Amino acid sequence: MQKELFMQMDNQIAGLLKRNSLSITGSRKKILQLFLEQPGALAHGDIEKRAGEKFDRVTVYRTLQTFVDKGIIHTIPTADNSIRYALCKDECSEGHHHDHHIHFVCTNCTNTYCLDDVVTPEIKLPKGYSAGHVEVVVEGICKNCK
Amino acid sequence: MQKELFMQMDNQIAGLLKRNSLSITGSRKKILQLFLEQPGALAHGDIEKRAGEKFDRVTVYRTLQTFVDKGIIHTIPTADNSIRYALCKDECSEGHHHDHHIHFVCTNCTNTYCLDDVVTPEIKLPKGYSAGHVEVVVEGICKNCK
DNA sequence: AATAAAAAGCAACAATGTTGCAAAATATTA
DNA sequence: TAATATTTTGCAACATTGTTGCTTTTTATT
Repeated sequence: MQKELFMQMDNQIAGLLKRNSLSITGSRKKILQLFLEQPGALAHGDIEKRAGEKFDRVTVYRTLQTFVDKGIIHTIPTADNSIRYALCKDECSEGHHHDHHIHFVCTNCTNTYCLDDVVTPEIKLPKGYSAGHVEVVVEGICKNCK
Repeated sequence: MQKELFMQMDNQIAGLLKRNSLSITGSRKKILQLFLEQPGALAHGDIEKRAGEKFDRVTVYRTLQTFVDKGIIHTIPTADNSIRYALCKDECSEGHHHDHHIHFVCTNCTNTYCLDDVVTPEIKLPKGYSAGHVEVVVEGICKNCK
């Protein structure tokens, strides 16, 4: 039973990789699993720490880059020089992220969450500026820490 | 005449430092001048490059940190692991930034601007989340590049 | 001008990110 | 399924970025 669940997860992950025409490798599976089994965003460092088996740092960098390129994960800007990554919803496709949700950073537990139900507001810009992507990061206390 | 203008600038800078009870030193004056004489935000690297006279890297790090602590400059999060800094308006005070404006990153010239007249919108969060600071970064084409 | 306080510079180090290349793993083809 | 082509990994070496302790220099205070 337990084993079956793992198998299922494994299939889910393999499928995701295949759909993005990526070969199925140990590190890619492990890193995707980390994203799937926890709600928040992960920084490069988190991944190295949590990935029980040790992968080369270079592999982690390259894997994250590949996932971003494929639209599997997206980056979240921070004010502390440590980019965080989070899974994209299915609407994302290669080279075209539809991450119109906002991001929430809990000042207590320091976790970063995608609030998929909260869409970024329209921003009215001064004359002469034209808007592309809008990124909103809210700091505060999350549901769990309240 | 030219010299007088420099003097004036110099006084302005010295005054700003004094008001924040910071001693007046060469590197602080030079770095402040860089911020004053250009509209956008600066990353640590920009400052090292533009500060004709060479300051020790450590001095630049410590100066920026001091300015942030005093509320003279504030940080702008980015998605490329290079924090940018911009001058605060006068309303900022030590340990208490009132930077409720949004930030604009031009994808063409890569400059970052504070749009002081555009205030951050209210964000309605899901139940359980409480909002503190809201950071909005808009990517697009700026006035000058249009 | 003498002294006290603060900042700068230096050296050494730690952490983070990048590149080229050989070995290993994965995918493809027959 | 075995042989081959392709891709990915791990390693080594390096570059960049950020940090800390300490001495010298500069600035402020008396």
